[in-house]
Amino acid sequence: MIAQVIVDIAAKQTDRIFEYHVPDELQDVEVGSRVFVPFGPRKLQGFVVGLSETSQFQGKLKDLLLVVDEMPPLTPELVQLSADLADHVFSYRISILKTMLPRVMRANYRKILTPLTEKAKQLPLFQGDPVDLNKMTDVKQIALARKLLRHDEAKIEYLVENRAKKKTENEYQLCQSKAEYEKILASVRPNAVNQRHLLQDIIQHYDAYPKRQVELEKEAGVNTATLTAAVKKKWLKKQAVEVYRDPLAGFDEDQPDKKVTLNDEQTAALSKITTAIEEKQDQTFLLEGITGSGKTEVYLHAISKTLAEGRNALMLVPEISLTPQMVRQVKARFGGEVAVLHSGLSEGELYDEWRRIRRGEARVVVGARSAVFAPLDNIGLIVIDEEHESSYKQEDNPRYHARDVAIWRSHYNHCPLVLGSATPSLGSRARAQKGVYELLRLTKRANQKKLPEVKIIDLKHVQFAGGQFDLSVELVDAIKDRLAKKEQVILMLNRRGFANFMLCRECGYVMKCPNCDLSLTMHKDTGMMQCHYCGYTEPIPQRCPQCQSEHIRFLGTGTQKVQEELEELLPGVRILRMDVDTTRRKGSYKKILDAFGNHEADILLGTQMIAKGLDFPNVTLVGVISADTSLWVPDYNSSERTFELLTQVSGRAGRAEKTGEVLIQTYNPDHYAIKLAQSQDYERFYGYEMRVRHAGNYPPYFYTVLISVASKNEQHAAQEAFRIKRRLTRNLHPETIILGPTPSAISRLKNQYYYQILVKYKKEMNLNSLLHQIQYSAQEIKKYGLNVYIDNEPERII
DNA sequence: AGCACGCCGACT
DNA sequence: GTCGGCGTGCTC
Repeated sequence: MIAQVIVDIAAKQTDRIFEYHVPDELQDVEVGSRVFVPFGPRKLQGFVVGLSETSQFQGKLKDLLLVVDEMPPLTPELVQLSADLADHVFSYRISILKTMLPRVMRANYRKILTPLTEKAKQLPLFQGDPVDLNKMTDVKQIALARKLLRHDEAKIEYLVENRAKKKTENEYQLCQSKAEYEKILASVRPNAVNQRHLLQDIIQHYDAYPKRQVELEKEAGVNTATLTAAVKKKWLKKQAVEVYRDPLAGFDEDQPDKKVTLNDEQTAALSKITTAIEEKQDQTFLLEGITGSGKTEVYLHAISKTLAEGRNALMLVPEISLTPQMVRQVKARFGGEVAVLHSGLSEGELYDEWRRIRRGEARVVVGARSAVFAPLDNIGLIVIDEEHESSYKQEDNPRYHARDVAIWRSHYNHCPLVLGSATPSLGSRARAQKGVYELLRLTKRANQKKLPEVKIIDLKHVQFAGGQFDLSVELVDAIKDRLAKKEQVILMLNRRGFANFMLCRECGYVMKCPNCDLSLTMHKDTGMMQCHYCGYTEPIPQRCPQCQSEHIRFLGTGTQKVQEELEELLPGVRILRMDVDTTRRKGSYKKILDAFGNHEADILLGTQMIAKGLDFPNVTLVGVISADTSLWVPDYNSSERTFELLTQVSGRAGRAEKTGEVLIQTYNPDHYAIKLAQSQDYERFYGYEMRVRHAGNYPPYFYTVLISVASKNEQHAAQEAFRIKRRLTRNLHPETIILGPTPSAISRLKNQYYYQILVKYKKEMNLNSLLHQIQYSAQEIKKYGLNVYIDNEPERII
């Protein structure tokens, strides 16, 4: 038998099948198996994507070295998906395969240098032991290693290592009859307390064995030493058993599932979805429901139906909504059949949840973007909640969109896909208009609550509170009012740090990042100026670095500064700040939200991460400090982003009995995105924005591909971009629009200059193969420090 | 990707 | 000679 293997090298030349002979002892290899193979002088990890009987390479074939896992990590579905997706997103197949699996399943490679001669062994380099050449950094040592190799005084050994480790616990088995243990107990000396305890436990709970070490420690009160001794005396037999790391162990308090009856709109939507589940139709539904219309309840009912049909369900949510609140809700309904996949899990926990799914022990999978690759079999329903979220698109390679993958899997599994949102992406809404998706609308709030009242504050004609120009008197008064009523407030400012940039009033100098074309943000708490792209920091200057003047100012307001202003204006106010800076540590996110939920603070002040999914009944006021930050981002979809964000954050107000109020501060009160967010009228926004997109020849009227060229040398990047542009122009349809090359909005990032070309097209037969050719050429110019990135349907073009 | 191989100029 | 640097081609 011959195995067709994709090897673990992400390069165009190796992005194809390599064949290996399957030796007799590895006949259990399957399509989807993870294997170790020899490759040139090296050993690599690879994935089996096919099996055959013959090969053109017969005679030259090497043997597989090892089949790593007892169960192939990839299902045939995922193997096939990897090929289609690699083609679609212009990525290597191995890159796709690797993103499908938990990180721990990526191999470790080692290159071990072993001394052969006595003379070599004495060298200080070795200190008696072989060394890992990959870990060697010293130039002289590397030179020495090369010399030894040339003279056959040392040899290199290549190793592949599997990092995925199963967690085991010790289990103790009995190996004698009850009567014999009684005999033993009688013979043990009376002061051997621990041994007696153990034997008493064995006799009393004879049938409860085998027992885990933790159980024995708790129930019999014995320690490791006693157990080891017992094993030695052949009273017990020890063995390691596999256990799953349980990420939900922290909160498995029994939450009763609230039974909810659906209203007529929900029932109508659900019945369409259930029909598709029953009839195994690969139909995509767009569930457009205003905030509070009970979309989640529709999902949960549909999932129940899927399970009742004997099939499994996959549900994607944005990373940020994977709060314990939400996970608990799903767990309450479906219990132990739920597996959760998200970035908050440790590598080990993720691996265990993933294996539960692969083995068919979980039937409902809830997770963020990458969970769309869950190795779930027999899928009967896929749900994508908040489908407009840009986090469903991966921003680095492979640049896939979870929605596209979900559509692929829905076709493969013959099952419906439900896209849900209060503010669907324009593309999805347009597809529903054309009948590609089926539109299901929920227009009533399930809890009969009124939508919060939204008010716009025009910052051009307003009095500011305090000495700064950030907080209007109206907003501050509204906050005071809530504080007096012991209610809570959420404030959003989409900019972290203290001040946006440092400006010298003498010479006009602005402090910039040495690696990026960006001003440095002042962080008062750490005393540093920081680049928000590359992380570069330096101390806050006292004088202008250029002219030494002391007249320097820090302008542009971030969350830290607003916090300080509020504390000055409202003495004694308790503020929790939530942004990347305060949530970096694991668990801090949950901690802040729990504290706010327990009313340990009056105001939750944060960046856009507070806009989504939070549900605090005591919050009656939401304030947007500046709606303009996202509006003037020079991107074609900035209006859509702003509308979404304002609508989402408005939904945080008045979620329970109390009515909510939303105050939006802006310098652009007449902009349609802001006005329509005020009336929370998605349908009108959709109509208006579609006309804007039509006029500008933008999606969803056109398909788009973004090609970026990056180099340390600006000239080189520009020249290569123009070369690619010529190639595109020569080969594409005259109606296709090719924009650029232009330097990207932030022209330099991490010392790389970026030039980009945007291709907008309606129909283009040659584009796919042309882009693959461009990608191929990109491999050749890589050695000159040029990188070319291709992004199919980019979410951001700046 | 990263390794061997081969060719070339430089140098103890 | 011998060493290191770099371009080229190959990996089942």
